[in-house]
Amino acid sequence: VSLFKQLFENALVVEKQPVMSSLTQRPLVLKTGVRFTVTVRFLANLPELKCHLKVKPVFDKDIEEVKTIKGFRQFVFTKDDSKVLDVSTPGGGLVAEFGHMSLKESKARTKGSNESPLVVTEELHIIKFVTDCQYAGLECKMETSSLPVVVVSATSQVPSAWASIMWFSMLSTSEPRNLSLFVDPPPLLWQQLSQVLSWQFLSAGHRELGEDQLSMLRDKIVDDPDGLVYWNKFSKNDGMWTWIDGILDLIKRHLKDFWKDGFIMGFVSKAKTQLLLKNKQTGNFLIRFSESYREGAITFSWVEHTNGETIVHAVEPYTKKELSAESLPDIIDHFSLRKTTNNPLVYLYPDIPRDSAFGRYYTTSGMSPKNKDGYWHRKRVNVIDCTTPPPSPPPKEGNMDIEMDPSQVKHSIEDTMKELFPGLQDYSGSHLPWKTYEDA
Amino acid sequence: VSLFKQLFENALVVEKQPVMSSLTQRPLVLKTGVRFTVTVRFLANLPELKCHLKVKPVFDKDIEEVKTIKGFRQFVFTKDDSKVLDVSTPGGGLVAEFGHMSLKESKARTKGSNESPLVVTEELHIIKFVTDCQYAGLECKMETSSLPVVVVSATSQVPSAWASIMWFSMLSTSEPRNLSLFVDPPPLLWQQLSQVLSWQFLSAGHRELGEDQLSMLRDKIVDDPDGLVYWNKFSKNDGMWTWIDGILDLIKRHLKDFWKDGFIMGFVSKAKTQLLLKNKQTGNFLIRFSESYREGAITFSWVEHTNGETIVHAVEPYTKKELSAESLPDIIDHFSLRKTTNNPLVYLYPDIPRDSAFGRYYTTSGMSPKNKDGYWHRKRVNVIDCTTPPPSPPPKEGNMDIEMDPSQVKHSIEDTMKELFPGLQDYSGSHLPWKTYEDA
DNA sequence: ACAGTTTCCCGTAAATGC
DNA sequence: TGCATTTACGGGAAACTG
Repeated sequence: VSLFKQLFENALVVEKQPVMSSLTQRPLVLKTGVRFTVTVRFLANLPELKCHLKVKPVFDKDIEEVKTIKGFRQFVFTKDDSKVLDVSTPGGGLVAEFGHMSLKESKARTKGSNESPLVVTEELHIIKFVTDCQYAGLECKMETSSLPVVVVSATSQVPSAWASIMWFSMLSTSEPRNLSLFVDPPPLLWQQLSQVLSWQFLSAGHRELGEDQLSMLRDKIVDDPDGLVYWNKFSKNDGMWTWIDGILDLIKRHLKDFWKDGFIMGFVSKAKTQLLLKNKQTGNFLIRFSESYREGAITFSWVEHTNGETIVHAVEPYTKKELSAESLPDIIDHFSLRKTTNNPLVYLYPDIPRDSAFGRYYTTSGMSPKNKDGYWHRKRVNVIDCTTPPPSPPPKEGNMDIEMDPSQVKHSIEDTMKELFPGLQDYSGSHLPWKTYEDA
Repeated sequence: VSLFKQLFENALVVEKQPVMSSLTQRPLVLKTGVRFTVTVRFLANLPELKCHLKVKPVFDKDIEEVKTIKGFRQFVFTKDDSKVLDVSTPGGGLVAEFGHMSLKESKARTKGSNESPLVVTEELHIIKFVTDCQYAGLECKMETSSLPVVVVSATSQVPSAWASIMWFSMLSTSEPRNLSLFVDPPPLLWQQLSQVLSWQFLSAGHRELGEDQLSMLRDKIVDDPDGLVYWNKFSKNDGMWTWIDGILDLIKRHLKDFWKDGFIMGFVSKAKTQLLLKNKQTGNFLIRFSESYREGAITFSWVEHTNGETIVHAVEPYTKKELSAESLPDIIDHFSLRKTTNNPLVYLYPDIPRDSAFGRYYTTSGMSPKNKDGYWHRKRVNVIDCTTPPPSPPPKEGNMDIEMDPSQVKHSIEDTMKELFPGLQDYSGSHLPWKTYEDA
């Protein structure tokens, strides 16, 4: 349930009179056939109402503006569709937990299913909870609504769905809710997008993007004089988001610590890399994301001064597959030219002895050469067939902790996030609202 | 459907009068909730019967001898349970294909579900197809039965299930069908078991086990003076089968070609390895399966003569995970001692230059050192921290094909298999009846 | 033919049951 | 509580469907 279990809490809102309207809920991606949980909370603590409130979930209630879109899909709940009585809980307030909800597409899409103007990950749906309360002679209908939800059928669609939810959220700060947003998606200011992208990195790796990194990304996606970013360029086939999402995935799975430490420069162009390295001494290297590998990959570039010539080398990028076999620090530690003992990576830019940055992460140093069964332990050394004379060996000098530029997290970020996501309450660094699916 | 799609063909058999009884069907492992297909064939070509035969599948019909076993599970068909009319086909004969069958456990196990005498993979079930034929005033009931089937709920149970099916089949050559076999499983002669094991390797890697290999296995499992093998020792927790199945898996996924070539000695004890290598020149090595890694792993041992002393080294075994990152030939090619260029693996036992055996499989030799984007290609070199002086470098001398002992396949195997599996007809080397689940 | 979408299912992890 | 068994579901790939 990992992906969808996150409960989003809803306040019950008296129809037309939102007396209690603190929606505390997250944007969400739901997958058909996969269980998710929703908790509905009645904000006022009126114990007298206990057992008098019956809540029922309804999918896409009263959103006719969207249901007329050609090919718009319809879904029904397959489990826990039944109403559930409210119960009082220790925390105070009346709560109902729908713990086994799951969606199934009901055929009969809106007619004209060919030439749909939206791809499925651009369809925004709504889950409402309605209650009909009769108490003390009074009768009132209440309902509360989720923020828009994207329904997908395969995990591979999640990144696109996420892009939609980000775009929607950013536009919702200025405009009223518009579920048919993507029929004609408005552009966004780079200023807005960059902030949200930065948060993704905060969420995935506990460190935002810096000015230089953002400026490199800006150069890649903004070609509008007013600094506007267009949906198609961001999200469509080979848009920037596919690439960034792959990198976020890489960070979350394999690079969390080094990213947090700030050792990964990441978004640097090749030209900038040359510029930075060419004046440093031989063996200086920096770590950057591949711009050509669409699935997200990381590589390092190092400088070599030889025969009065300066060369900046780069190794073939490492992907998810390789990083799961060996961690980046180990890869760097074991890196070698042509089966010699010479590792050209001597100083992490700028001038940090390699082992100072990575030594603490090495898994193979100090290991006994044989294991208990008498087998030799082996290391995988990544060598390249470079025939230039190798530079001098790196200084192995223990694991002194060098403080790079400490975390740049602006603490105002929390406030800004709350502005965008009114209901968000439990920001805590490890429970960010973005990309919370699949938190290892 | 890969795992269960294999259709097994059944002949309709007149009850009590098996006029047409050529059952052509394979033993099978079925997984709950996963589709499988069954084709039922009426052997006699009587076109007049067309459209008069309605066939219905029934699970565990008339096997009361088993249903009284405590905790015995019951299953029902969830799809295609409906009867299907027979139709004539080009091949001749009347055929019905049940193309979307799937099983679901029906609660209410046989009472006393605690202390079941059988684990689920020891439960043998039967699928029968019944037909009630009224034609030209005659009425006759016909039915045909599958060979026993084991029903599992997770892929991890398949190896155990397979063990049961092998054991059942081997015993069925002498005894009548006994579905409660595993309540008190009889032992088997090593002679029988060894043959079946050998076939597994033929099926997985197109090469049987040799005499020496079998004898090593025999030593591991037979401690009975009469050469009997006991079910518990073969199949239970850390029985031999878990280990062998892991190795079969390794072969099927990563070692098919080298196994077929006979370059993998595989089943050799450490003592035997010492014996074989100690008189060969430094750098001789042989490839064997790890005896201690339960999940299936492969390693190599090599001999070194130094200072008048003879040492046989062994490297930490390689598992599925490592082999999927790098092939065994590449691992061997890139193997090195302490980041020098010296690969101690020089001759494959006995005296075959390394590259003669493996050169043709190397994926990184002759590769341009840089790829089209200007990145250096890298090799993963497996080095060990051995400080003894390295032996002389290996002879790289092209890919001449050395013929080792050509395939030892006895061609009588097909006959013997037919004896064990009466209905088996399409033996073809690539469609063996064993371990046919998950043929890549 | 093809691209977008869904289904299928292995393999692993987590949950469940006894 | 531990172990045997089932359920859950990510991820990759095949199958579907207009």
